[in-house]
Amino acid sequence: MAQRLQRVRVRSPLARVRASIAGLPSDAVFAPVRSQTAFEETVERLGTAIKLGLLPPGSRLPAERELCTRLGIARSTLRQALTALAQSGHVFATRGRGGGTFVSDPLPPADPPSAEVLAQWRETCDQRLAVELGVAVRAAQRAHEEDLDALDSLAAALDDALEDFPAYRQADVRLHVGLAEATRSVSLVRAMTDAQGAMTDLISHIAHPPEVLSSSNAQHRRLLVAVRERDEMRAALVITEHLQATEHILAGLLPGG
Amino acid sequence: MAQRLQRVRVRSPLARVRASIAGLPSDAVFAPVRSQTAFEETVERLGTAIKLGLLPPGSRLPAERELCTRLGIARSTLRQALTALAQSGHVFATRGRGGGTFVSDPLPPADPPSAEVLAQWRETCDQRLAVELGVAVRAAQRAHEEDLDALDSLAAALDDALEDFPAYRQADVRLHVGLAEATRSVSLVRAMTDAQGAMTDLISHIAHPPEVLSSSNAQHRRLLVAVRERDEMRAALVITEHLQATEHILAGLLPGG
DNA sequence: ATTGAAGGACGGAGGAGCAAACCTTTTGAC
DNA sequence: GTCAAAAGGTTTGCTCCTCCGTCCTTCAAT
Repeated sequence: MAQRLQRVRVRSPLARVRASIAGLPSDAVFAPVRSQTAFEETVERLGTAIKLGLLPPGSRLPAERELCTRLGIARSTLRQALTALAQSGHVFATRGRGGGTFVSDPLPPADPPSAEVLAQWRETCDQRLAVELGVAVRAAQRAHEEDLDALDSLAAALDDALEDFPAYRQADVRLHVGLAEATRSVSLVRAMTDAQGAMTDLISHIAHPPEVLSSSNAQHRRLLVAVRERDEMRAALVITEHLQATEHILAGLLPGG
Repeated sequence: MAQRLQRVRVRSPLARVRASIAGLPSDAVFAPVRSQTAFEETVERLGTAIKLGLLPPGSRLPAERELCTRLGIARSTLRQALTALAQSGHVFATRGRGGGTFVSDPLPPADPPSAEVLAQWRETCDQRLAVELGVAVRAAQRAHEEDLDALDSLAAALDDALEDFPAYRQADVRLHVGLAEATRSVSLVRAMTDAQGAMTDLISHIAHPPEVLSSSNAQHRRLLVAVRERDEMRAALVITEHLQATEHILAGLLPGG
Protein backbone atom coordinates (compact mmCIF):
# COMPACT_ATOMS: atom_id res chain seq x y z
CA MET A 1 0.00 0.00 0.00
CA ALA A 2 0.93 3.63 -0.19
CA GLN A 3 1.69 3.79 3.49
CA ARG A 4 4.53 1.39 3.07
CA LEU A 5 6.27 4.01 0.98
CA GLN A 6 6.10 6.67 3.66
CA ARG A 7 9.34 5.63 5.22
CA VAL A 8 10.29 9.11 6.26
CA ARG A 9 10.51 7.94 9.82
CA VAL A 10 13.25 9.59 11.83
CA ARG A 11 15.94 7.46 13.36
CA SER A 12 16.00 7.69 17.11
CA PRO A 13 18.55 10.26 18.28
CA LEU A 14 21.82 8.71 19.26
CA ALA A 15 23.18 9.43 22.66
CA ARG A 16 26.52 11.02 22.00
CA VAL A 17 29.21 10.30 24.51
CA ARG A 18 31.70 12.99 25.15
CA ALA A 19 35.23 11.89 24.42
CA SER A 20 37.78 12.36 27.10
CA ILE A 21 41.45 12.18 26.51
CA ALA A 22 42.22 10.62 29.83
CA GLY A 23 39.54 7.96 29.47
CA LEU A 24 40.00 4.81 27.54
CA PRO A 25 39.40 4.90 23.80
CA SER A 26 36.50 2.57 24.59
CA ASP A 27 34.20 5.54 24.30
CA ALA A 28 34.94 5.68 20.61
CA VAL A 29 35.24 1.94 20.14
CA PHE A 30 31.93 1.13 21.78
CA ALA A 31 29.99 4.05 20.36
CA PRO A 32 26.74 3.10 18.63
CA VAL A 33 27.05 1.51 15.22
CA ARG A 34 25.03 3.49 12.77
CA SER A 35 23.67 1.17 10.16
CA GLN A 36 21.84 3.04 7.46
CA THR A 37 19.45 1.20 5.21
CA ALA A 38 19.87 1.32 1.45
CA PHE A 39 16.72 3.39 1.32
CA GLU A 40 18.02 6.00 3.73
CA GLU A 41 21.40 6.14 2.09
CA THR A 42 19.85 6.66 -1.32
CA VAL A 43 17.57 9.45 -0.14
CA GLU A 44 20.52 11.15 1.46
CA ARG A 45 22.81 10.73 -1.55
CA LEU A 46 20.35 12.03 -4.09
CA GLY A 47 18.88 14.63 -1.77
CA THR A 48 22.29 16.06 -0.96
CA ALA A 49 23.30 16.11 -4.61
CA ILE A 50 20.14 18.02 -5.42
CA LYS A 51 20.46 20.50 -2.56
CA LEU A 52 24.08 21.13 -3.48
CA GLY A 53 23.20 21.76 -7.11
CA LEU A 54 25.24 18.83 -8.34
CA LEU A 55 22.03 17.73 -9.98
CA PRO A 56 20.75 21.09 -11.22
CA PRO A 57 17.04 21.97 -11.19
CA GLY A 58 15.26 20.72 -14.28
CA SER A 59 17.82 18.06 -15.01
CA ARG A 60 16.73 14.51 -15.63
CA LEU A 61 17.85 11.59 -13.55
CA PRO A 62 18.75 8.34 -15.29
CA ALA A 63 15.83 6.00 -15.88
CA GLU A 64 14.86 3.96 -12.85
CA ARG A 65 15.87 0.69 -14.44
CA GLU A 66 19.34 2.05 -15.15
CA LEU A 67 19.78 4.04 -11.96
CA CYS A 68 19.02 1.13 -9.68
CA THR A 69 21.74 -0.98 -11.26
CA ARG A 70 24.18 1.91 -11.01
CA LEU A 71 23.38 2.34 -7.34
CA GLY A 72 23.50 -1.39 -6.81
CA ILE A 73 20.03 -1.60 -5.29
CA ALA A 74 16.68 -3.08 -6.30
CA ARG A 75 14.33 -0.98 -8.30
CA SER A 76 11.67 -1.13 -5.60
CA THR A 77 14.13 0.28 -3.08
CA LEU A 78 15.11 3.06 -5.45
CA ARG A 79 11.46 3.86 -6.02
CA GLN A 80 10.89 4.20 -2.30
CA ALA A 81 13.71 6.75 -2.18
CA LEU A 82 12.38 8.61 -5.23
CA THR A 83 8.89 8.62 -3.72
CA ALA A 84 10.27 10.19 -0.55
CA LEU A 85 12.13 12.83 -2.57
CA ALA A 86 8.97 13.49 -4.58
CA GLN A 87 6.93 13.93 -1.41
CA SER A 88 9.45 16.45 -0.11
CA GLY A 89 9.21 18.27 -3.42
CA HIS A 90 12.75 17.76 -4.61
CA VAL A 91 11.90 15.71 -7.68
CA PHE A 92 8.87 14.95 -9.81
CA ALA A 93 8.18 12.21 -12.31
CA THR A 94 6.42 12.19 -15.66
CA ARG A 95 5.22 9.03 -17.27
CA GLY A 96 5.30 7.78 -20.78
CA ARG A 97 7.94 7.71 -23.41
CA GLY A 98 10.30 10.61 -23.05
CA GLY A 99 9.28 10.95 -19.44
CA GLY A 100 11.47 10.39 -16.45
CA THR A 101 12.32 11.74 -13.03
CA PHE A 102 13.36 15.37 -12.93
CA VAL A 103 14.83 17.68 -10.33
CA SER A 104 12.22 20.27 -9.34
CA ASP A 105 12.59 23.83 -10.55
CA PRO A 106 12.43 25.78 -8.37
CA LEU A 107 13.52 23.65 -5.48
CA PRO A 108 11.54 23.65 -2.25
CA PRO A 109 12.90 25.99 0.42
CA ALA A 110 15.51 24.42 2.64
CA ASP A 111 14.16 23.65 6.05
CA PRO A 112 15.92 25.18 9.05
CA PRO A 113 18.64 23.11 10.67
CA SER A 114 17.45 20.71 13.33
CA ALA A 115 18.54 21.04 16.90
CA GLU A 116 20.61 17.92 16.42
CA VAL A 117 22.46 19.40 13.47
CA LEU A 118 23.11 22.61 15.37
CA ALA A 119 24.40 20.73 18.39
CA GLN A 120 26.91 18.93 16.19
CA TRP A 121 28.20 21.99 14.43
CA ARG A 122 31.74 21.76 15.76
CA GLU A 123 32.06 18.15 14.73
CA THR A 124 30.77 19.10 11.31
CA CYS A 125 33.38 21.83 10.97
CA ASP A 126 36.11 19.49 12.20
CA GLN A 127 35.29 16.93 9.57
CA ARG A 128 35.10 19.57 6.91
CA LEU A 129 38.45 21.02 7.90
CA ALA A 130 40.07 17.62 7.52
CA VAL A 131 38.56 17.02 4.11
CA GLU A 132 39.39 20.47 2.80
CA LEU A 133 42.95 20.24 4.04
CA GLY A 134 43.44 16.87 2.44
CA VAL A 135 41.94 18.10 -0.80
CA ALA A 136 44.04 21.26 -0.82
CA VAL A 137 47.28 19.34 -0.36
CA ARG A 138 46.43 16.59 -2.81
CA ALA A 139 45.21 19.09 -5.38
CA ALA A 140 48.49 20.95 -5.11
CA GLN A 141 50.23 17.66 -5.80
CA ARG A 142 48.03 16.30 -8.57
CA ALA A 143 45.73 18.86 -10.17
CA HIS A 144 46.10 19.34 -13.92
CA GLU A 145 46.37 22.78 -15.44
CA GLU A 146 43.02 22.34 -17.20
CA ASP A 147 41.30 21.57 -13.92
CA LEU A 148 42.62 24.78 -12.46
CA ASP A 149 41.62 26.79 -15.54
CA ALA A 150 38.05 25.59 -15.11
CA LEU A 151 38.11 26.40 -11.41
CA ASP A 152 39.49 29.85 -12.14
CA SER A 153 36.54 30.69 -14.33
CA LEU A 154 34.25 29.32 -11.65
CA ALA A 155 35.82 31.71 -9.16
CA ALA A 156 35.34 34.53 -11.65
CA ALA A 157 31.69 33.63 -11.98
CA LEU A 158 31.35 33.66 -8.21
CA ASP A 159 32.06 37.39 -8.18
CA ASP A 160 28.88 37.91 -10.17
CA ALA A 161 26.75 36.22 -7.53
CA LEU A 162 27.71 38.21 -4.44
CA GLU A 163 24.17 39.54 -4.08
CA ASP A 164 22.43 36.20 -4.41
CA PHE A 165 23.50 33.85 -1.66
CA PRO A 166 21.77 30.70 -2.92
CA ALA A 167 23.43 31.12 -6.31
CA TYR A 168 26.74 31.95 -4.68
CA ARG A 169 26.56 29.00 -2.37
CA GLN A 170 25.82 26.64 -5.23
CA ALA A 171 28.80 27.79 -7.25
CA ASP A 172 30.87 27.76 -4.08
CA VAL A 173 30.04 24.10 -3.61
CA ARG A 174 30.94 23.37 -7.20
CA LEU A 175 34.30 25.00 -6.70
CA HIS A 176 35.12 23.00 -3.61
CA VAL A 177 33.85 19.76 -5.11
CA GLY A 178 35.67 20.57 -8.33
CA LEU A 179 38.92 20.94 -6.46
CA ALA A 180 38.25 17.59 -4.82
CA GLU A 181 37.71 16.05 -8.24
CA ALA A 182 41.04 17.49 -9.31
CA THR A 183 42.71 15.28 -6.70
CA ARG A 184 41.55 12.21 -8.65
CA SER A 185 40.53 10.64 -5.38
CA VAL A 186 37.07 9.11 -5.34
CA SER A 187 36.93 9.01 -1.57
CA LEU A 188 37.90 12.66 -1.22
CA VAL A 189 35.16 13.66 -3.64
CA ARG A 190 32.65 11.68 -1.64
CA ALA A 191 33.91 13.12 1.63
CA MET A 192 33.75 16.62 0.17
CA THR A 193 30.17 16.30 -1.02
CA ASP A 194 29.17 14.93 2.36
CA ALA A 195 30.93 17.75 4.16
CA GLN A 196 29.45 20.39 1.90
CA GLY A 197 26.01 18.92 2.39
CA ALA A 198 26.37 19.11 6.14
CA MET A 199 27.68 22.67 5.92
CA THR A 200 24.81 23.73 3.70
CA ASP A 201 22.37 22.46 6.31
CA LEU A 202 24.15 24.65 8.84
CA ILE A 203 24.63 27.91 6.98
CA SER A 204 21.79 28.17 4.51
CA HIS A 205 19.72 30.18 6.97
CA ILE A 206 22.47 32.57 7.93
CA ALA A 207 22.75 36.04 6.43
CA HIS A 208 25.79 36.46 4.18
CA PRO A 209 26.48 40.08 3.25
CA PRO A 210 28.14 40.65 -0.13
CA GLU A 211 31.30 41.92 1.53
CA VAL A 212 31.71 38.61 3.33
CA LEU A 213 31.17 36.67 0.13
CA SER A 214 33.60 38.89 -1.71
CA SER A 215 36.41 38.30 0.75
CA SER A 216 35.51 34.63 0.81
CA ASN A 217 35.97 34.46 -2.92
CA ALA A 218 39.25 36.30 -2.67
CA GLN A 219 40.40 33.39 -0.56
CA HIS A 220 39.25 31.03 -3.28
CA ARG A 221 41.53 32.81 -5.71
CA ARG A 222 44.46 32.71 -3.36
CA LEU A 223 43.83 29.03 -2.84
CA LEU A 224 43.84 28.34 -6.55
CA VAL A 225 47.04 30.31 -7.02
CA ALA A 226 48.75 28.33 -4.28
CA VAL A 227 47.56 25.08 -5.80
CA ARG A 228 48.75 26.13 -9.23
CA GLU A 229 52.15 26.91 -7.82
CA ARG A 230 52.19 23.49 -6.15
CA ASP A 231 52.63 25.14 -2.79
CA GLU A 232 50.93 22.57 -0.60
CA MET A 233 51.37 24.36 2.67
CA ARG A 234 50.23 27.74 1.44
CA ALA A 235 47.15 26.02 0.07
CA ALA A 236 46.61 24.45 3.47
CA LEU A 237 47.05 27.81 5.17
CA VAL A 238 44.63 29.59 2.88
CA ILE A 239 41.94 26.96 3.20
CA THR A 240 42.32 26.98 6.98
CA GLU A 241 41.76 30.72 7.05
CA HIS A 242 38.90 30.31 4.64
CA LEU A 243 37.09 27.91 6.94
CA GLN A 244 37.95 29.85 10.06
CA ALA A 245 35.86 32.73 8.80
CA THR A 246 32.79 30.52 8.68
CA GLU A 247 33.58 29.03 12.06
CA HIS A 248 33.83 32.41 13.69
CA ILE A 249 30.42 33.32 12.38
CA LEU A 250 28.93 30.08 13.65
CA ALA A 251 30.64 30.41 17.00
CA GLY A 252 29.06 33.82 17.41
CA LEU A 253 25.60 32.57 16.59
CA LEU A 254 25.48 29.21 18.25
CA PRO A 255 25.77 28.20 21.87
CA GLY A 256 28.26 25.75 23.24
CA GLY A 257 31.80 26.13 22.64
CA MET B 1 6.09 20.52 -20.93
CA ALA B 2 7.21 23.99 -19.98
CA GLN B 3 9.18 22.54 -17.18
CA ARG B 4 11.27 20.44 -19.47
CA LEU B 5 11.90 23.25 -21.88
CA GLN B 6 13.59 25.18 -19.12
CA ARG B 7 16.44 22.76 -19.29
CA VAL B 8 17.61 24.19 -22.56
CA ARG B 9 17.17 27.79 -21.59
CA VAL B 10 20.33 29.76 -21.04
CA ARG B 11 20.54 30.51 -17.36
CA SER B 12 23.20 32.44 -15.51
CA PRO B 13 26.87 32.75 -16.37
CA LEU B 14 27.33 30.09 -13.74
CA ALA B 15 25.56 27.53 -15.87
CA ARG B 16 28.26 27.71 -18.51
CA VAL B 17 30.91 26.52 -16.14
CA ARG B 18 28.88 23.60 -14.97
CA ALA B 19 30.12 20.12 -15.68
CA SER B 20 33.57 21.35 -16.46
CA ILE B 21 35.96 19.05 -14.66
CA ALA B 22 36.55 15.64 -16.10
CA GLY B 23 33.24 13.84 -16.17
CA LEU B 24 30.07 14.95 -14.49
CA PRO B 25 29.85 14.61 -10.74
CA SER B 26 27.24 11.98 -11.51
CA ASP B 27 29.99 9.44 -11.31
CA ALA B 28 30.27 10.12 -7.63
CA VAL B 29 26.59 10.80 -7.05
CA PHE B 30 25.41 7.60 -8.68
CA ALA B 31 28.14 5.36 -7.35
CA PRO B 32 26.90 2.20 -5.64
CA VAL B 33 25.47 2.59 -2.17
CA ARG B 34 27.00 -0.12 -0.09
CA SER B 35 25.30 -0.49 3.21
CA GLN B 36 27.18 -2.45 5.79
CA THR B 37 25.05 -4.55 8.06
CA ALA B 38 25.17 -4.02 11.81
CA PHE B 39 26.89 -7.38 12.07
CA GLU B 40 29.64 -6.44 9.63
CA GLU B 41 30.12 -3.04 11.17
CA THR B 42 30.45 -4.53 14.63
CA VAL B 43 33.01 -7.11 13.55
CA GLU B 44 35.01 -4.41 11.86
CA ARG B 45 34.79 -1.99 14.76
CA LEU B 46 35.84 -4.47 17.40
CA GLY B 47 38.30 -6.27 15.13
CA THR B 48 40.04 -3.04 14.23
CA ALA B 49 40.20 -1.93 17.84
CA ILE B 50 41.79 -5.26 18.75
CA LYS B 51 44.27 -5.25 15.88
CA LEU B 52 45.26 -1.68 16.68
CA GLY B 53 45.84 -2.51 20.33
CA LEU B 54 43.12 -0.16 21.51
CA LEU B 55 41.71 -3.21 23.24
CA PRO B 56 44.92 -4.80 24.52
CA PRO B 57 45.42 -8.59 24.61
CA GLY B 58 43.97 -10.13 27.73
CA SER B 59 41.59 -7.26 28.39
CA ARG B 60 37.95 -7.97 29.05
CA LEU B 61 35.14 -6.62 26.92
CA PRO B 62 32.00 -5.35 28.62
CA ALA B 63 29.37 -8.00 29.28
CA GLU B 64 27.26 -8.86 26.28
CA ARG B 65 24.11 -7.46 27.81
CA GLU B 66 25.82 -4.13 28.42
CA LEU B 67 27.83 -4.00 25.23
CA CYS B 68 24.86 -4.54 22.96
CA THR B 69 23.04 -1.58 24.45
CA ARG B 70 26.16 0.56 24.14
CA LEU B 71 26.49 -0.39 20.49
CA GLY B 72 22.79 0.08 19.94
CA ILE B 73 22.23 -3.41 18.56
CA ALA B 74 20.44 -6.56 19.67
CA ARG B 75 22.28 -9.07 21.73
CA SER B 76 21.88 -11.74 19.10
CA THR B 77 23.53 -9.51 16.52
CA LEU B 78 26.38 -8.75 18.87
CA ARG B 79 26.83 -12.46 19.54
CA GLN B 80 27.13 -13.14 15.83
CA ALA B 81 29.94 -10.61 15.69
CA LEU B 82 31.64 -12.03 18.78
CA THR B 83 31.31 -15.54 17.37
CA ALA B 84 33.02 -14.41 14.18
CA LEU B 85 35.82 -12.78 16.16
CA ALA B 86 36.15 -15.91 18.29
CA GLN B 87 36.42 -18.10 15.20
CA SER B 88 39.17 -15.88 13.80
CA GLY B 89 40.95 -16.21 17.12
CA HIS B 90 40.78 -12.59 18.20
CA VAL B 91 38.65 -13.15 21.30
CA PHE B 92 37.58 -16.01 23.52
CA ALA B 93 34.78 -16.35 26.02
CA THR B 94 34.54 -17.98 29.43
CA ARG B 95 31.28 -18.76 31.11
CA GLY B 96 30.02 -18.34 34.59
CA ARG B 97 30.22 -15.60 37.12
CA GLY B 98 33.45 -13.65 36.69
CA GLY B 99 33.65 -14.86 33.11
CA GLY B 100 33.28 -12.76 30.02
CA THR B 101 34.73 -12.15 26.58
CA PHE B 102 38.46 -11.48 26.47
CA VAL B 103 40.91 -10.35 23.83
CA SER B 104 43.20 -13.24 22.89
CA ASP B 105 46.80 -13.22 24.09
CA PRO B 106 48.73 -13.63 21.93
CA LEU B 107 46.72 -12.39 18.98
CA PRO B 108 46.52 -14.44 15.79
CA PRO B 109 48.97 -13.38 13.08
CA ALA B 110 47.64 -10.68 10.76
CA ASP B 111 46.71 -12.04 7.37
CA PRO B 112 48.33 -10.50 4.31
CA PRO B 113 46.49 -7.62 2.62
CA SER B 114 43.93 -8.66 0.05
CA ALA B 115 44.29 -7.69 -3.59
CA GLU B 116 41.39 -5.34 -3.07
CA VAL B 117 43.09 -3.54 -0.20
CA LEU B 118 46.28 -3.22 -2.20
CA ALA B 119 44.45 -1.85 -5.21
CA GLN B 120 42.93 0.90 -3.04
CA TRP B 121 46.13 1.95 -1.40
CA ARG B 122 46.21 5.45 -2.82
CA GLU B 123 42.66 6.14 -1.71
CA THR B 124 43.56 4.83 1.72
CA CYS B 125 46.53 7.18 1.93
CA ASP B 126 44.42 10.09 0.69
CA GLN B 127 41.87 9.58 3.40
CA ARG B 128 44.53 9.20 6.00
CA LEU B 129 46.27 12.38 4.91
CA ALA B 130 43.04 14.31 5.31
CA VAL B 131 42.38 12.95 8.77
CA GLU B 132 45.91 13.48 9.99
CA LEU B 133 45.99 17.03 8.67
CA GLY B 134 42.71 17.85 10.33
CA VAL B 135 43.87 16.31 13.57
CA ALA B 136 47.21 18.11 13.48
CA VAL B 137 45.60 21.51 12.97
CA ARG B 138 42.84 20.99 15.50
CA ALA B 139 45.25 19.58 18.05
CA ALA B 140 47.41 22.66 17.67
CA GLN B 141 44.32 24.73 18.38
CA ARG B 142 42.81 22.74 21.22
CA ALA B 143 45.18 20.25 22.85
CA HIS B 144 45.77 20.67 26.56
CA GLU B 145 49.24 20.63 28.00
CA GLU B 146 48.53 17.40 29.88
CA ASP B 147 47.51 15.70 26.64
CA LEU B 148 50.81 16.64 25.10
CA ASP B 149 52.76 15.52 28.15
CA ALA B 150 51.19 12.07 27.84
CA LEU B 151 51.95 11.98 24.12
CA ASP B 152 55.52 13.01 24.75
CA SER B 153 56.10 10.06 27.00
CA LEU B 154 54.50 7.84 24.37
CA ALA B 155 57.00 9.12 21.84
CA ALA B 156 59.78 8.39 24.31
CA ALA B 157 58.51 4.86 24.70
CA LEU B 158 58.49 4.47 20.93
CA ASP B 159 62.26 4.85 20.84
CA ASP B 160 62.53 1.68 22.90
CA ALA B 161 60.60 -0.35 20.35
CA LEU B 162 62.61 0.34 17.21
CA GLU B 163 63.59 -3.33 16.92
CA ASP B 164 60.12 -4.74 17.35
CA PHE B 165 57.82 -3.52 14.63
CA PRO B 166 54.53 -4.90 15.99
CA ALA B 167 55.19 -3.22 19.32
CA TYR B 168 56.31 -0.04 17.60
CA ARG B 169 53.30 0.02 15.36
CA GLN B 170 50.94 -0.42 18.27
CA ALA B 171 52.42 2.48 20.21
CA ASP B 172 52.51 4.47 16.97
CA VAL B 173 48.78 3.97 16.60
CA ARG B 174 48.19 5.00 20.18
CA LEU B 175 50.13 8.20 19.56
CA HIS B 176 48.17 9.13 16.48
CA VAL B 177 44.84 8.21 18.06
CA GLY B 178 45.88 10.03 21.21
CA LEU B 179 46.52 13.18 19.25
CA ALA B 180 43.10 12.77 17.69
CA GLU B 181 41.56 12.50 21.14
CA ALA B 182 43.35 15.70 22.09
CA THR B 183 41.24 17.49 19.49
CA ARG B 184 38.11 16.68 21.52
CA SER B 185 36.40 15.71 18.31
CA VAL B 186 34.56 12.40 18.38
CA SER B 187 34.37 12.19 14.62
CA LEU B 188 38.08 12.82 14.19
CA VAL B 189 38.88 10.03 16.64
CA ARG B 190 36.63 7.68 14.73
CA ALA B 191 38.14 8.73 11.42
CA MET B 192 41.62 8.29 12.82
CA THR B 193 40.99 4.77 14.10
CA ASP B 194 39.46 3.83 10.76
CA ALA B 195 42.41 5.29 8.88
CA GLN B 196 44.94 3.61 11.14
CA GLY B 197 43.14 0.31 10.76
CA ALA B 198 43.31 0.56 7.00
CA MET B 199 46.97 1.53 7.12
CA THR B 200 47.80 -1.38 9.40
CA ASP B 201 46.27 -3.74 6.88
CA LEU B 202 48.55 -2.23 4.27
CA ILE B 203 51.88 -2.00 6.06
CA SER B 204 51.90 -4.80 8.60
CA HIS B 205 53.67 -7.11 6.18
CA ILE B 206 56.29 -4.63 5.08
CA ALA B 207 59.79 -4.64 6.52
CA HIS B 208 60.53 -1.60 8.68
CA PRO B 209 64.21 -1.24 9.54
CA PRO B 210 65.00 0.45 12.85
CA GLU B 211 66.53 3.44 11.08
CA VAL B 212 63.25 4.11 9.34
CA LEU B 213 61.31 3.82 12.58
CA SER B 214 63.79 6.07 14.32
CA SER B 215 63.42 8.87 11.80
CA SER B 216 59.68 8.32 11.83
CA ASN B 217 59.63 8.89 15.55
CA ALA B 218 61.76 11.99 15.19
CA GLN B 219 58.93 13.35 13.09
CA HIS B 220 56.53 12.51 15.89
CA ARG B 221 58.56 14.62 18.23
CA ARG B 222 58.71 17.52 15.81
CA LEU B 223 54.97 17.22 15.38
CA LEU B 224 54.34 17.38 19.09
CA VAL B 225 56.63 20.38 19.44
CA ALA B 226 54.76 22.21 16.70
CA VAL B 227 51.44 21.37 18.31
CA ARG B 228 52.67 22.54 21.69
CA GLU B 229 53.74 25.82 20.18
CA ARG B 230 50.30 26.14 18.57
CA ASP B 231 51.93 26.34 15.17
CA GLU B 232 49.16 24.83 13.07
CA MET B 233 50.92 25.03 9.76
CA ARG B 234 54.19 23.61 10.95
CA ALA B 235 52.23 20.74 12.44
CA ALA B 236 50.55 20.28 9.07
CA LEU B 237 53.88 20.36 7.31
CA VAL B 238 55.48 17.82 9.62
CA ILE B 239 52.60 15.39 9.42
CA THR B 240 52.58 15.69 5.63
CA GLU B 241 56.25 14.77 5.50
CA HIS B 242 55.62 12.00 7.98
CA LEU B 243 53.02 10.40 5.76
CA GLN B 244 54.97 11.00 2.60
CA ALA B 245 57.66 8.67 3.85
CA THR B 246 55.19 5.82 4.08
CA GLU B 247 53.70 6.68 0.72
CA HIS B 248 57.06 6.57 -0.98
CA ILE B 249 57.67 3.12 0.39
CA LEU B 250 54.27 1.91 -0.76
CA ALA B 251 54.70 3.49 -4.18
CA GLY B 252 57.92 1.60 -4.60
CA LEU B 253 56.41 -1.72 -3.64
CA LEU B 254 53.01 -1.59 -5.25
CA PRO B 255 52.00 -1.38 -8.87
CA GLY B 256 49.72 1.21 -10.40
CA GLY B 257 49.50 4.88 -9.75
C1' DA C 1 -2.46 3.13 -35.13
C1' DT C 2 1.57 1.09 -33.39
C1' DT C 3 5.40 0.71 -30.60
C1' DG C 4 8.87 1.42 -27.29
C1' DA C 5 10.43 3.65 -23.30
C1' DA C 6 9.43 5.30 -19.38
C1' DG C 7 7.09 5.36 -14.51
C1' DG C 8 3.71 2.66 -11.35
C1' DA C 9 1.98 -1.33 -8.71
C1' DC C 10 1.83 -5.97 -6.63
C1' DG C 11 3.25 -10.24 -4.30
C1' DG C 12 6.22 -13.50 -2.60
C1' DA C 13 10.85 -15.11 -0.92
C1' DG C 14 14.84 -14.53 1.87
C1' DG C 15 17.47 -12.52 5.33
C1' DA C 16 18.85 -9.15 8.95
C1' DG C 17 17.73 -7.55 13.17
C1' DC C 18 15.10 -7.43 17.38
C1' DA C 19 12.93 -8.95 21.60
C1' DA C 20 12.01 -11.95 25.20
C1' DA C 21 12.43 -15.55 27.09
C1' DC C 22 15.04 -19.78 29.11
C1' DC C 23 19.36 -22.86 29.96
C1' DT C 24 24.08 -23.70 31.73
C1' DT C 25 28.19 -22.69 33.97
C1' DT C 26 30.84 -20.64 37.36
C1' DT C 27 32.08 -18.32 41.57
C1' DG C 28 31.87 -15.07 45.40
C1' DA C 29 29.22 -14.17 49.61
C1' DC C 30 27.16 -15.94 53.33
C1' DG D 1 28.28 -25.98 51.59
C1' DT D 2 24.69 -23.57 49.76
C1' DC D 3 22.93 -20.41 46.96
C1' DA D 4 22.27 -16.47 44.42
C1' DA D 5 24.31 -13.55 41.11
C1' DA D 6 26.63 -12.89 36.92
C1' DA D 7 28.15 -14.22 33.06
C1' DG D 8 27.89 -16.70 28.32
C1' DG D 9 24.78 -19.99 25.34
C1' DT D 10 20.30 -21.25 23.11
C1' DT D 11 15.77 -21.02 21.16
C1' DT D 12 11.74 -19.02 19.15
C1' DG D 13 9.00 -15.99 16.80
C1' DC D 14 8.19 -11.70 14.93
C1' DT D 15 8.97 -7.42 12.01
C1' DC D 16 10.91 -5.01 8.54
C1' DC D 17 14.09 -4.36 4.55
C1' DT D 18 15.43 -5.73 0.26
C1' DC D 19 15.28 -8.30 -3.76
C1' DC D 20 13.26 -10.31 -7.87
C1' DG D 21 9.98 -10.95 -11.21
C1' DT D 22 5.87 -9.74 -13.43
C1' DC D 23 2.44 -7.05 -15.07
C1' DC D 24 0.00 -2.48 -15.83
C1' DT D 25 -0.34 2.39 -17.50
C1' DT D 26 1.02 6.29 -19.87
C1' DC D 27 2.44 8.81 -23.87
C1' DA D 28 5.74 10.71 -27.50
C1' DA D 29 7.85 9.27 -31.63
C1' DT D 30 7.15 6.94 -35.73
